[in-house]
Amino acid sequence: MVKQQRGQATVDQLLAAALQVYADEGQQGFTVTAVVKASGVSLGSLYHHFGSFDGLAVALYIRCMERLFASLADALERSRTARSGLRRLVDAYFRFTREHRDAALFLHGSVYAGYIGKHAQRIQTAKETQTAPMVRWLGERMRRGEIAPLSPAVVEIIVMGPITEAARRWLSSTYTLDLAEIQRDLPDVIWRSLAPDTSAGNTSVVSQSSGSA
Amino acid sequence: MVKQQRGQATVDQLLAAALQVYADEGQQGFTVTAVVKASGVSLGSLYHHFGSFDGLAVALYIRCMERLFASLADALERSRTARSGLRRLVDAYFRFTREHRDAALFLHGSVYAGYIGKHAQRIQTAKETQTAPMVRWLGERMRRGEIAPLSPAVVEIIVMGPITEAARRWLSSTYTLDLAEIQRDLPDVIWRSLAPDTSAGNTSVVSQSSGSA
DNA sequence: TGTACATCAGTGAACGCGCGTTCACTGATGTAC
DNA sequence: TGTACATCAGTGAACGCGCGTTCACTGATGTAC
Repeated sequence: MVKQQRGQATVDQLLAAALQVYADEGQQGFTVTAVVKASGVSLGSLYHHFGSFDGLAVALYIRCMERLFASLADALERSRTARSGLRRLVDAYFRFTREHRDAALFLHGSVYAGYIGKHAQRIQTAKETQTAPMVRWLGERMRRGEIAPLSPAVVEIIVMGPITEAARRWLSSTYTLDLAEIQRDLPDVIWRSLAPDTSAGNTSVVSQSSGSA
Repeated sequence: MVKQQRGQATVDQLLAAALQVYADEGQQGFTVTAVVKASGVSLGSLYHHFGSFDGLAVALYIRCMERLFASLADALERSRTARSGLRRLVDAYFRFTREHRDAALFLHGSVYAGYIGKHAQRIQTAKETQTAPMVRWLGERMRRGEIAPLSPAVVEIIVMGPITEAARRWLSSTYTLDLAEIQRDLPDVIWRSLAPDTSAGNTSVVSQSSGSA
């Protein structure tokens, strides 16, 4: 006897309730008591499956991260050129933010939370596995000269920085941000930073086609 | 009798201790008990000055924000052109992050904390006051055509996004980020997004001088 | 096919601890005359 | 210059509440023979 499927259902109920509680009550309302009450599952059952409340939080974080990265990776895989990949990446990130507001909020809000710091190793490993396809995708385009010769760290920051900043502002509701406008304009603006320099005689293998969506 | 100066000293002691506790113990170790113990000030005194623990947290947040924005605004005021302003802004932000790591951590970590949400109005007002000079500075350069005709929201996101993303990664210690390299390269890369299009006959009032640092 | 058994899943009362807050009080500081 | 008084500043014991966790237990599910 290894596992029972009703266990998975309980786990799902708990994680869904946890996300709900976090969205409704915020960081300081995110407690075992509240999650148990919202889930309808018993306290003992929570501890049976997650060992601790931190354990539940980490599991939820990883699950949300998986879903986000899955849709981002998918967006890239569907794209041939670096430029269209960027456009699709931005679209995918904002679509996720809109359609899974709770998950996006939890991801952004957890960055400096205790449970993340304590299980940093586990999370880091999961993150690397999930971002591997994206790193590979990007590496190929850089090698082909579709992107200006920048360090990978700079590329990551210049791409993800504006995207996450926009999402954060949209989520925080302190700002009133027109996300649709940002979504429309951002890819081209970011692209100006990434595009290889075409003014010099340095066009190498660039611009095979303008196959952007 | 209006106020006593020894009160200010107590307030300073409490805020300094609070920042220390947050840096040392993290978000979940940030409690009244810990702050009182670290400060050497009595519990009653804390409540006399701040009314509540949330009150202390908000005061600390605003104080950190003031200091950050003061050095950013100063960086801009010293710069004539948009391009040199960007360079100095990046330098100032990273210098603050390095020299006031605790304050930077607290600012980044507080974004989704309860005390921010509850006092959003107060904080928003403080923020607007403090960023006003920067907004004005930027507005002038945009009017002069030193910056591509983008919406202010997009400019903010394209500038602050990469900067805060880099700072966040450097602070989180999950990443091993070469901040010096980023600091060196980022301004020019961001500038590629902001620079007005010089290839067309649309050079208007641009490039009065190349007075970058 | 039936029965015994091991393991997984789920329950809820009970625990101690430390959280944020209150309060009655003493001491210090400046003001009024 | 001295004294009475109002207000500010500081103290620490005490409070209730809800936090995360434990535990002894019952029930469900699959496995072995």
